[in-house]
Order: sequence, then C-alpha cells, then structure tokens
Amino acid sequence: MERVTIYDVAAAAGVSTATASKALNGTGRVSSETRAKIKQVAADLGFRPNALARSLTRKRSFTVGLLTDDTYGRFTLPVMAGISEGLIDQGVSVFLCAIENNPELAKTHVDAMLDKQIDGIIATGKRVDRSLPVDLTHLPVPVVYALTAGPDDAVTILPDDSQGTREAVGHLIRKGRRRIIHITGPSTFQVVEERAAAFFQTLQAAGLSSPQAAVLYGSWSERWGHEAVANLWSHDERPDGIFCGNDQIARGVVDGLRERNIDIPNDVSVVGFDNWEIVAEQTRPPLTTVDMNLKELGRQAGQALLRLVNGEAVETGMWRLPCTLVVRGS
Amino acid sequence: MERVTIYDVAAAAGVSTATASKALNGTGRVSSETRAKIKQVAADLGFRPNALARSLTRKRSFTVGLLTDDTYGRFTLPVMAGISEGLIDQGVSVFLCAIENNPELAKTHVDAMLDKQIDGIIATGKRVDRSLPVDLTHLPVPVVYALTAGPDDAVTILPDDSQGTREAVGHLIRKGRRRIIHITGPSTFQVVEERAAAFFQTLQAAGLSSPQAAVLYGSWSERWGHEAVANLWSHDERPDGIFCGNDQIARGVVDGLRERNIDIPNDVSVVGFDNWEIVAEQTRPPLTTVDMNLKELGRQAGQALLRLVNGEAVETGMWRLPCTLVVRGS
DNA sequence: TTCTAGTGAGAAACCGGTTTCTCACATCGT
DNA sequence: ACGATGTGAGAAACCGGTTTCTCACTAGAA
Repeated sequence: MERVTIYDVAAAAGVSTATASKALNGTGRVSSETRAKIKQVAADLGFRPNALARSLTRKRSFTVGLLTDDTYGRFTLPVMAGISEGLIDQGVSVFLCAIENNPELAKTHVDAMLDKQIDGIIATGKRVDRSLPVDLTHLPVPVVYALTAGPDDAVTILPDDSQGTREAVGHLIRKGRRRIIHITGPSTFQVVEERAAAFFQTLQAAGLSSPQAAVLYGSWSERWGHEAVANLWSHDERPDGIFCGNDQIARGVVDGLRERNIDIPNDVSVVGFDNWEIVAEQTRPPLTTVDMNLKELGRQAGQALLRLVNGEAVETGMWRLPCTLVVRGS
Repeated sequence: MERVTIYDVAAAAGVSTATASKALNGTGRVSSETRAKIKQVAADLGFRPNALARSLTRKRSFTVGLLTDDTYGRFTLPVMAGISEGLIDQGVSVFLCAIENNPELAKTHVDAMLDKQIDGIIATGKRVDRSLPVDLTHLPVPVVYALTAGPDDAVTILPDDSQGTREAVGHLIRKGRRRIIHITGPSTFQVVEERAAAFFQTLQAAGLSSPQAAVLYGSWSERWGHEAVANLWSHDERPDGIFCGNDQIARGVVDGLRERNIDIPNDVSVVGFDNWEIVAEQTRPPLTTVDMNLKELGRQAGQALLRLVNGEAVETGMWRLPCTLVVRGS
C-alpha cells in the first residue's frame, strides 16, 4: 500500500525527477516523446502527487477555509455545496469550521487554518448586518464575505433582497392583489429594513396605496405569522396579498388563514422568502416563495476568492445576486 | 507579512534548527534552560510552524475528511459540529465534501482528500441502510461510518433507535396512555422496521394489547401525519397516544388533531423523533420528541477515527448511542 | 570550419520542518 | 589517572515534490 512517488516514476522512466516533474506539469523544456513516456509510466504506476509536498514549494495549498456561525442553520450547507462545486475541478478542497458565536473557537480555527497554509477564507453567517466574532482584516490571505458583514474594501456577496422583494410583490400585483401587506421579522435586522423599503417602493410604483400599517414587524417564527393573521382578521381592513419575511412566517400565516377557512390563493395570496423546501413544500398549499440561490452565491464566492488568490483584480464592495421567485400554490 | 520559520527562531536563539525543533516539541535531549530560551524566542517572534512541512515528515496531516450525501439535510451539520468540536484541540481540521448521490463526484473528492494526505475519513449520510455511492474499503486510511451503512468489519456509529423508541413509548405509558399507535415512514427504511419492532416489544412488556394496525407506514412528511389522523378519526377505535417516526409527521399529526379540537396532551399525547428544533419548538403545543444526540455521535466518530489513525485498537461493528427524550408540551 | 543560438535533460538547491546519528564534553567509579 | 557512562547539541539526511541553473549536444549562420 506504499504510495508511488515521483522518484518511482522517474526511475521507471529512466529520467531524473526534475524531468519527470516538468513532464507531468507541462512546464519547462521536455521533448514530446519523453513527456509522453513519462506520462504513460506515471499512469501505469498509478502515480498521484503528494499535495503536501507540492504545496510546500508552490506556496499554494489548494485549500480554502469556510468559517460560519450558522451551526444548525439552513444557509451554510447550500453555500458550502456551491463553493465546493465551483472549486473542485481546480482541485480545491474546503475546510468547514463552525464557530458558533465563540471568539476563542473562531481564533483557534483561523489559526489552525493559517498553519495549514490555506489559500484564502470565505466568511459566512446568518446575518448580513453582523460580522463573525473574529477579525479577519489583517490576515496574510484574502477573505471573501458571503451573507455576513465585512469591511468596505472587501468583496461581500449577498442576495439582492430588494430585487427579490420586487419579484414577490410584483407577482402579487400581477395576480390582481390590491391590499398587500408585509409580515416580517425584527426591524433590527438590516434585511428587514431593506425589504420593507423595496416593498413600499414597489407598491408606490404600481400606484397602490401604502399605509404605514402595511408592514408588520415581529419575529422570524411561525408563531408570529399565525399571530399576525389573528390580529389582522380581528379588524375590518383585511389584506388580499401577504408577502412574508421568511417561509416560517409564511407557514404560520397560511395555517392561520386556513383555520379561518380562507381560500388560498383565491381569497388571499401568500408569498414567502427563502425557499426552504422542507417548509415551503409541506405547507398546504405549497408556498410560493423567493429563492436566494444560495448555491450560486457560494459558487461565486469561491470563484471570487480564487481570483484574489491568483492575484487577479476583483471588484470590491457588495455584490448583489438576483433572487428567483418560485411559484407554487399559494 | 513574512512567516517566521524555525530557521528564524533557531538563529535568534543561537541554536540549530534541530535543537529548536526538539525544544519546541518536547522531544529529544535539550537542557531545560535551552528549551525555555527557545520557547521564549519562538513566542516573541510569533512563530507558528508550517503544518504542511510538518505533515510531510510526520506523515500525519491532522486533517480528516467528512463525506456526506446529505446536502441540504439537517443531519450532517450537527454531526460535523460534533466531529470538529471533538478534534479541534488535537489540531485536527475537517474537510467537508457534499457528494450528493454522484459516484464520480464522490471519487473526485476522495482522491483529492487522499492526495492531501488526510489521516482518515468519516462517512456520513441520511440513511443507515444505504451506503455512499463510493467504495471506501480499500483505502490507505481508516474509515469510520456514522449514520450510514459500512462493511461489517468497520466501526459504524448509529443512534440506538430501539432505546429511543422505548423512551418515547415508555413516556406515553407513564402518562397513562393505553391505546398507543405508531405513525412512521416507509417500511423500506431499516430504522422504521427497527423502531416498529421496539414499539411492539415495549407495549407487550407493559402488558398492553398490540393490534397489527398499531403501526401505520407512510412517508416522512407532515402531509402523511395529517392524513393518518384523518383516517384514524374516521373510525371509532381512536388512540390516546401517538408515537411518530419523525418530527415532521408529528407536526402533521398535531395539526390534524388541533383541527379536530382535540386537546394535546390531555386527550392525546404525541411524541416525535429527531428533535428538529425548528419544527418541534414551533409546533403548537411544542413537541415532546426523541433527540438522537447527533453532535455527540459526531464527537464519538471523530474520537474513534483518531484512535484508528493512531493505530490503537477500536472495537468494530455497530456502536449504538443512546437517545434522549426531550419533554415539551405534547 | 568556427562561432552562436537553441534544445533537452539532469544536478542540486529549495520549501520548512523532523529525526537520526555523531561527537565533544562533563561526570563518575575505581 | 583512566576508562565507562551520560548528556546536550548540531550536522546532515529526509519527507516528496518544484525550480533554477548548468551543461552537453545539435543545428544554423558566418
């Protein structure tokens, strides 16, 4: 079970390791016959270069670190899958580190990754207006931020919440809804503000009235959606279109409406946010919702990091990636 | 931003790199004064050894691979967190590879990890009766299986589904329930069979009748739970205790019962499985459910792998880890 | 024919550590 | 006073690659 080294290949091909290395990597000057022969021998022997040794001289480990504070969350895994998918053909692997909200743990992980000579770091989280509990600004490697706050001069990749909101509200308007409200999370979240602003703007652009009361702030829970419906239906002025801040709220809203025997989507249309399939598909009826394309976001984060690692120029600042409306039954 | 090497430390301390290495690692023969001095110098200079170089000679990379087919799932992340938590103090990092159900992708990832000289692999999945789409039996590194099927002579770590079932059903019995049924997933799943068997056994041991109809097989969805309740309540013989195969089914059951104005937990008690907090806590009332302690499972998988890597003896076969009943309002 | 330029290949240094082996020197017993 | 033993430290080899630099040889130009 001994690994085949480049020495074995060189010996078997009757050349020096220098020539073998050059032949296999397509660098330096080697005649095409020699190159072909060495490649053949390497293939026959099942030679696989030791990435550690290679990294040592190349000063590139083909490894990136993914830092997240979203241990149980639903955001990290799709982002991770996207990163990994976008980088695997370049031979890049991903260290995933879940650091909860623990600064010491974060530091430990960052140090460990640095010691292992990672080429760069992608920081990701669950809130775009909070940064991870560790300072990544003066590291010897580039850092890309995804779904979490980073410094202004870094690349930060986020979903386009405004555009997603326009998609959602536009859909409601096209469905003929006129009394549209927005039930969302705590106003302390930046995305909540952003979506609320886009919400008002879209209504206004469509010439629809937008009373102050049209946005209800609460928590990110089903319970809040349920409760909001109870409040709304205790008054006379009832909406016919509801745009929710996430799928859990939407789920609570739909359940609340169904308990009142309100026909979805004929009497009231509901649109969620996140496209968390496990929630959206099991809601009765299945939720129409906004997908943030997290996998694509991860992929772009990976590509951006790789360009930075290669010293290529990358536009810094916030990148906004479009969301997609997924139309289902609500 | 140049990294400090052991040469810098040695030079600054006026010793050879051999002595510096021995002093810093506590190996070889070095006088305690010299050792102290070198350590001091290393600390002053902020020396951090290059893990790549170290791995090259030590033939230990302090890196393990985690292979999973559970891209969006809720199982992988807790397991991962447990592994990482249990290994980080030993300086071990984790490569996470989401391989979906794609054999080629799996092979690519495994090869990449092997090239990077990982010390071992943990294979994890979403079904204990399915193996990953890649053969891990003849690898040059040890493999531990968690929540997925592995060969008989390997270490496979699983939750103790039977014990979890006993906890759940025992709880119902202690609550005075006498007509207990089990609503669960497809009978093609091994865990479904296992839990059903433990279910019957527990009832029998308590001297309760166990009609064949007491186990209802369906899908892992809320919809199925909802539907099962509709079927049950269209007959006369109604249960007063329901043990569900997962929290989503339980969620459907609870919703179905609430729609029928049945008082939970006074008229009927419901127990779920998984303790998927996002579901269990938002159910009204919150779900009493079985927690599989996935984080602990991950931790143990990590420890077991590390022992194998160190060449220590580890008992092979299936390890069953106890589940914990989490009592909430249902 | 001689000088120059170009080509293919290898020796050796290097990346940054670890480890073996050797050796000078101090200590001890007799 | 002398050999046996023990101790601290360094030279050098090594891990498995990559890369620079040198060199022999060939071909073309003058």
